Order: sequence, then structure tokens, then C-alpha cells
Amino acid sequence: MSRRTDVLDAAIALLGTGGVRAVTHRAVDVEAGLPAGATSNLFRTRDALLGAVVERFAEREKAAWDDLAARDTPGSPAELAAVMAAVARAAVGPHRTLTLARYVILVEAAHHPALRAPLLAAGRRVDDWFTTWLRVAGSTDAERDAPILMNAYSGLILHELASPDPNFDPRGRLTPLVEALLGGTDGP
Amino acid sequence: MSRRTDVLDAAIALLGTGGVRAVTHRAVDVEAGLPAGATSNLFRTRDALLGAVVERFAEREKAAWDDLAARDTPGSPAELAAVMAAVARAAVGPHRTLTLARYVILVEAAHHPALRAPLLAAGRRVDDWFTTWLRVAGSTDAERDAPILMNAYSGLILHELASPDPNFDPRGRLTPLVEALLGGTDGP
DNA sequence: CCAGCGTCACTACGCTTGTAGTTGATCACA
DNA sequence: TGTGATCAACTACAAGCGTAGTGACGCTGG
Repeated sequence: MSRRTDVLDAAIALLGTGGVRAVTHRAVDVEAGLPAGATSNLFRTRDALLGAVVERFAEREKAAWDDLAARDTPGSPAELAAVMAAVARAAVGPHRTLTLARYVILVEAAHHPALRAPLLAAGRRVDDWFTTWLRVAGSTDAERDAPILMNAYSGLILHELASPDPNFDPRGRLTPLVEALLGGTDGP
Repeated sequence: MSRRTDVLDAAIALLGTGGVRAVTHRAVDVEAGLPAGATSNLFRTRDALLGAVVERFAEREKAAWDDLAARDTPGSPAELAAVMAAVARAAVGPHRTLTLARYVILVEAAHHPALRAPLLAAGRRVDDWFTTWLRVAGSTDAERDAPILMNAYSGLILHELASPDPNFDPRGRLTPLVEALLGGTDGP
């Protein structure tokens, strides 16, 4: 890992643990275990830092989805719901910090249009993967269903992050949704 | 309006326009058109300010949904989808700032558990309204469908805020979802 | 071997921030 | 009318912030 990615990943970790407000040049130095000034040297202004962070995040997210898509390929609506539920549980559990960073970044992109481009690019890539997933899982109109499911997934995670439920079980919501959308048993 | 609500509403506006980082004692003073120190006098610490802001926001959101519930009562899945789409369009259009503030607050609540209580209370109230809505619109299992639809709605809005689409038309996503979940034409 | 160059650690500075304290006005009530 | 209390306005201050500047180091090409 280059020094640059170390700094950016440290900044992402800070985003996830303390929000945008926690991301300062000095705080990133500390988080990355680098001497004071390291972040400031790489990214002179805060905007430059945040822009690079978003790019780095988009890159990591794209890689994570590529990984996932290569591993699991659900062949039925029920399998799709199961995989999505597992991903959701990992997102709010082990990967909570990273997931939280994602939402912080999304909100920040709403204020700063300059941050949107890398997010859009990565998002399109993920959408493509997800659309083919849906097709394999039995969707007859995957282009229509993909954004609907993605939105539902995002909302599900967001609310779970904002007010965690100790008995969080996304299957109760994902299964009926997927089956209603794709068809209960299999294709028509 | 009391001075207190003026200050809090100004803070909410700042949340929506500039994010958490924009909310400082002095910035709120300026936004509210009050002399320097006004916010600091009412809320000594930043945490106190943010806590009160969240309470105020929950109160306003509850009121907004009460209004909505009193005005429109969709009697079929198609009507429900239409009303939800209209609400979504207003949320990202005329009410963009207020909507954005909502997501900023949600993300902040993920970091600061102390902020969750008022959000949960207001959320439950909204969920109740929405559940009865669904029942009237023809849902046979409104308790199951309500959170699913709410999550989808939240995700839809969030993504539209993060990267706005000039031709945003939520009906294309809401209609298939509602009809798949509640049944295409009307009750069984 | 050494000049050139990019990268590093470190320092400096002015501004903003959060928070606290002090003064002055307003008002209820005896 | 006098008085005590509440609240607004203003000021003060220390800490933290973003940003810029400065040598020193180490690598690379000739």
C-alpha cells in the first residue's frame, strides 16, 4: 500500500467513526500513524482531501462488489434474498464503520456536487452487476427491479445504522420484497 | 415563534445547506438573524445544540406527516404510489433543504446514540400513520409492507439527493414496487 | 561521484471554533 | 416604586483548524 492510500483509508475510517467533522488533516495523520503534516503534504486543502477520499472509497466499493459478484450467484429469488440479507448483516455488523462512511459520503455529495462523479461511476458499475444478478435470479425485468431493490437495501441499512436493532434480521423485509417483485417461486 | 425555535430552525436550515460542519454557534446566529452569542446563550455546548435540533426536527417531521395523513388518503395501490411519488418529488424539490437535513441527522444519530430517542419516537408515529394508510390502500399485511416501503422510499430519496437526476420521476420505481407488494389491481 | 528533484518532517501563522464570563435591559411581583 | 430574577448582548480566551513555508533527506540519472 502506498502512503497515499494509507492516508485515504485512515480518512475513511475517521468518516465512519466520527463523521465528516472528525476528518481534519491532523486527525488523519494520527489515525494513519504518520507524523504530523503527512496528510497536509499530500492534500493541501480539505477539499482536495475529501475529493480523493471519495475516489478511493468508490474504488474500494467497486472492488468489494466485484468480489461479492464473483463469489455468490443466487439462482432463485429465495437465494437472492438470502444473499442480500447476509450482505446487509455484514454491512451493519463487521463492516459497520465502512458502511457508515458510505452514507456520510453520500450526504456530503448532496452538498458538494464535485464529489458526485466518482460515486456515479462506481454506482453504475455496481448497478450493472446487480442487474445481471437479478436476471440470473429470475427477474423478468431486471433493469426495472435493480434500482428498486437497491433503494430498498440502502434505506434498510441507513435506518439500521441510525437506530440499531439488537435483533436485526433483514430477511423479514427482504424476502417478501424480493418474492413480490420477482415472483414467489420462480419465473412465470 | 419563540426565540428558541427560531434558533433551532436556523440550525436545521444550515444542516440542510451545508451539512453538520456548517452548524456552529456563530453561523446559527447569522442564519437566524440574531446577534452574536444568541445561540451560545441558549445552548452552551455544541452537543446541547445538536440534541435540541434533533428534537425540534422530529417534532416538525411528525407535524408534516400528520398534515399529509389528514389531507390525502389513497384508496388503492395506484393512488398510494401516486401520492408517494408526489411526496418524493416535493421532498427533493421544494423541500430539498429540509429533506437533506433529515439525512444529515440520521447519519449523525449513527455516531451519537444520544440523538436516537426523539428520532425513534417520531419514526414510530410516522410508521403508525403509514401502516393505516397501507391498510386503506389495500394491503393485506400492512405491518409487513410498511417498513419495506418506507425503506425503499428513504433509499430512493437519498440517492436522488446524492446525485440529482434532472428527469427524476419516482413513479417508475414506486408504482411497480407498490403494485407488486399490495397487488396489481386491488385487494384479492 | 554528484547535481537535481521529489518527498518527507517540522514549524509558523492567522482564523474560526467552542465555551465561559460580565454587563445591561426587561419584567413580574410585592 | 423598589427589587430580585431572567434573559439578551457583548466580550474574552484558549484550543483547534486549514493552509503555507522551509530545510533536510534520499533516490535517480548521468
